[in-house]
Amino acid sequence: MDGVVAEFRALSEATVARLPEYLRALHMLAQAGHDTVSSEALANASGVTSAKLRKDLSQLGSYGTRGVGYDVALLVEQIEHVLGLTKRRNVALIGIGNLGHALAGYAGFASRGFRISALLDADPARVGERLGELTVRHVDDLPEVVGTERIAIGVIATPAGAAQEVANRLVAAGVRSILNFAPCVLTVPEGVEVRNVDLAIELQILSFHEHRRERAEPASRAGLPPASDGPGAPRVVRS
Amino acid sequence: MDGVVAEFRALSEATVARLPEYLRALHMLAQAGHDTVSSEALANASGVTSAKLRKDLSQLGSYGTRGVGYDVALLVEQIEHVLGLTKRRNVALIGIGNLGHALAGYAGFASRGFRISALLDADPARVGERLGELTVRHVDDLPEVVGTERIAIGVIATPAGAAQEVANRLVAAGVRSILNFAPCVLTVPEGVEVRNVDLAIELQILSFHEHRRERAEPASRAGLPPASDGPGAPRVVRS
DNA sequence: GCTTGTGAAACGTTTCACAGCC
DNA sequence: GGCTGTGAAACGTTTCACAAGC
Repeated sequence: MDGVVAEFRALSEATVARLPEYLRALHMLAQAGHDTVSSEALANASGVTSAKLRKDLSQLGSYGTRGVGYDVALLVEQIEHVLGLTKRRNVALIGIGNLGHALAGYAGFASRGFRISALLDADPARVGERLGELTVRHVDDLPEVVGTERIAIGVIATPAGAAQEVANRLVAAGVRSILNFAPCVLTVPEGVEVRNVDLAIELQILSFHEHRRERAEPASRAGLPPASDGPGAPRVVRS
Repeated sequence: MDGVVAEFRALSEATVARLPEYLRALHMLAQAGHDTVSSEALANASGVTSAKLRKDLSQLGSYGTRGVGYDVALLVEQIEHVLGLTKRRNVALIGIGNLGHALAGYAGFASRGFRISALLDADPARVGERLGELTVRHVDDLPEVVGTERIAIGVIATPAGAAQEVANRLVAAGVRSILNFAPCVLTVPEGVEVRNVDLAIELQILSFHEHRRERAEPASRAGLPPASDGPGAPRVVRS
């Protein structure tokens, strides 16, 4: 499908985690009509340093042009290839509560080659509910659904108490990629990839920094308007 | 309030990110009736190695007892203190769409000393809507709301196009901690902490690993039941 | 005997600085 | 002249291994 097949040398985990951000920035640049972009410009748009960006892209074996920059369209193609986004990945969402509803309806979810192909829940009262084009099925149907829908990724949005059991069932059905929103640690066999998103943890990390600042500046709180001096250097931290 | 005030030496960012997980595990252990816990046991419950756990806790200046382990209640107290969870932090949620509704109703959000104290949206049609005990206000009221509700943390759940403007307003109103769910890079002044949660990025990272495995095992897909050999070593990856 | 706390080694990531190339 | 690609240095994190202490 694409001429230049990037060697599958080992990409560092840190690099992989940043590729999606580069991709997002590149899509925006493409839409804005840019054909090429310098490492400096792309780095700014992605919230990283240019050196880091160049190191990352060099790992892809990707070739920019010295004196010019990177070809936007080519780079998009390469990153999508490395991330395996050329193939559609089917997603099953388990736990159709508050958060599950939001995830099911989240447009950005579907945008990058992913498709929520199944909704499941353990509560018989929710089974049969229609959400968009999908009907909620019982979690007992998971093995069948994984097969017929060719599910590659399971998203767990159940309460913490149910998450491990759901993970076990996903793994038993052959799913090897899990995105876990339940606030708990999942134990899975070797070879299964789990990523956790925990909202409460993010808040607690922010709380630490708030607390830290309170210590630094003892009691100078009244109505100070801006945090500090103007819009200085960008400060971006990734979860 | 607490006798042993931990010195505020520099905690590494990696350690800070894990403290909330230890806290969660400790709360579960406490509820299960444990008074003390070994680094080995707590590490298992938190999905890390015991050496890492001990290094982390030693940074707190926290004292376990050799030959015995850590006092659960004491450790909870220390971690909560370091994370600044002894004080209630008020949260403003901006963007009451699909995801915003889910976040507003998410119980786990409120569980650890956080309280969603304000809901805001730019759409006049949504202003005035009641959600639980709160009424959605217009985002123009942000400066006032931040003052009266003593908002410490802003959660952005708007579309990407609106996020930077909302961030600017939050910062101008004095908020210095932002949790961003919009799929974009925010630029903020020095001293403002931003954490990003992007669902699409998480899926893309999982996609990479799927793709990687496809390469490793060319075409052996039919109906293989378990991923590999039984429930081996736990494999947990944090976002 | 068992478990913590911690130097030292190993590893991974980021930054620097500049050679190489357009 | 300008920008990429990359060794080398700096930095941060994890793992190892064991001395110290209950």
